[in-house]
Amino acid sequence: MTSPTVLDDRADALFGALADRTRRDILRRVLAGEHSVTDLASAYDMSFAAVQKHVAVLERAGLVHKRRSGRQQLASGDVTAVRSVASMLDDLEAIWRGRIERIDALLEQES
Amino acid sequence: MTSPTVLDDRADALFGALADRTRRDILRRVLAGEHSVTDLASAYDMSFAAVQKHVAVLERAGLVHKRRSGRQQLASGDVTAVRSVASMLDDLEAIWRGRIERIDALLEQES
DNA sequence: CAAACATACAACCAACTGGTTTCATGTCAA
DNA sequence: TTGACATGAAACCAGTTGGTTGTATGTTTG
Repeated sequence: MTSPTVLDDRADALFGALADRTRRDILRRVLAGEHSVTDLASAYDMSFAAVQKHVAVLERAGLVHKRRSGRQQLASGDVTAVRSVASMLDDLEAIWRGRIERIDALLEQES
Repeated sequence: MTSPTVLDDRADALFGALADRTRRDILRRVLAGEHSVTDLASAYDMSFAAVQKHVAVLERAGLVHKRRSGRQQLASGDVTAVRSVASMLDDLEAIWRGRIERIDALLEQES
């Protein structure tokens, strides 16, 4: 079994990567279609290196993958990683639902 | 209309709050039921002040709300905030779906 | 009222983050 | 093969974060 800290590392990386508006914007673009790093960089008012680092953060989190095409690196978004984040939120929602059920059971008992 | 940077601020706060394992754990506990800050703090190997700051971060992001009960502050998780994060991920998924549809249309055209 | 308890807040510190500039490497095209 | 282009990576800096300790404030209880 994968130890909980490894899962936590993954969750840290995923939420951390999403906790920056530039990275969320990059992710939107590469989910819509492949883009080279220079292509992406041209869209933002910051250095190429800064954008390249953002892409690297997204890649380390598994939200983006790159494939080489000539001298370009084409990045595209990984929707399964997005879904894995959604499933973590579903788990939270399930915990909450359990609480509500327990409350309902109590109210039932009282009446 | 709410300007995009305000929405981005909110998204930054939400993802940022979730990007820490201690805070995710606190959130799980308070989604399952109300807990005082000291109660929460007793569960972790760090100072009370550290845990109190984590709760404050969650509260600023709107993931947790507190109500006073005597000398205690009872924190509980806000499932609607969790859902608002899930809906951001749904938006990402929708962007991706659009890309796939465009690809399918192209393939259709070719055949 | 006094003592104990629950919380909040401030000051401080080390580590991390998001940006910069500069340099190195790899690939294409003339 | 040389020059231009695309990327990666290092060194650096300011601001933020996650932790600490200490102090102040409000609330309950004896």
